[in-house]
Amino acid sequence: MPQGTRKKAARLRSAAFRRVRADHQSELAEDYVEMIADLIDERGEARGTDIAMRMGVANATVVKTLKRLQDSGLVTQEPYRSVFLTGDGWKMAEDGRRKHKVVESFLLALGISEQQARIDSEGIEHHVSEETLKAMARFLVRNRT
Amino acid sequence: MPQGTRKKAARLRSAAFRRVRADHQSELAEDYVEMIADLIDERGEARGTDIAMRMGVANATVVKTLKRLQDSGLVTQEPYRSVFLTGDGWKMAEDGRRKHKVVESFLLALGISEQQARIDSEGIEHHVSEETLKAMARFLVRNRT
DNA sequence: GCCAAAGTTTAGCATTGGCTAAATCTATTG
DNA sequence: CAATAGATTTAGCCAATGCTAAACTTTGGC
Repeated sequence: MPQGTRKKAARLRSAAFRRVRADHQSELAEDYVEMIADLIDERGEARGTDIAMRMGVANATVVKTLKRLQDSGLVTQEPYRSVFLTGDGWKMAEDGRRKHKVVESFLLALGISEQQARIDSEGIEHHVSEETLKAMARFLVRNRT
Repeated sequence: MPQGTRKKAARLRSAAFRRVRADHQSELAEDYVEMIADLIDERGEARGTDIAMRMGVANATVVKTLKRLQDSGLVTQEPYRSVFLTGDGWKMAEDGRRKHKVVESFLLALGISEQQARIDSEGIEHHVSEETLKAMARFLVRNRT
């Protein structure tokens, strides 16, 4: 092995892990805004309790997380009122929905059961690059009925 | 909508998020043992510095994480010595490698570039169920050259 | 309009997974 | 065999994400 090749390999490899860690940071935010968008569309408002219920976490956890999302400029809220998305929040929600739809449809097209496709796509959607998304979309077009 | 349907829907949905959170907990452990296995195979031993390098984290972080992995019974270590895997550790490493290989090959078969396939598979491998893995393997067999 | 139920917030705690800086140990080399 | 370079550990910090229990606010029924 020529000099320096090992270190370069390590650097390339570590980039993947760095990326995964970065993804995890935005992951929760994306899940929240996507869910808030869904709730607003379905029921006209997003309440803490409903978010807690759907996320499967305690109420207090939602409060804390929403505070962070507010600091990040993704949501707005008044005390004891339901939550709203900012422009950025909506943008992120739309993006998440788009990815989610592609990944889930792709898994279904691959023959995965509905239930498992829902579960897996929830985990996968945050780790697919645009390149992979495009490839999935291409696959869907080619295999459309 | 009939009574109780909403709550049931919420319960089903939250299951996906619970699963993702559970995956995240084991994710780091899997990455570490997989990498330790690689280092042992490649160089005969797994040293803290090399792990830190490849993971892209600080040395002290590796020490702390290895302590947790030891508590979980995945690795063994003596002070100032390199790390070894327990039986459980090897099992987890093998399982990770298997998943990793399938996902990465699958992405490549889908037409993703090598670099992106490496990055994406690192994130995705921890979120694919056995069902999805099987479907990916099936796809690979069908599309083998 | 009051009271109870439902929803929200606060307080306080634990764990995970990062970091830097300083201390300590090991191994190499002169 | 002593000095030094390299590796490891310790100490102490921080942020994120979870929890429960208790306090407070809003709302809906009577």
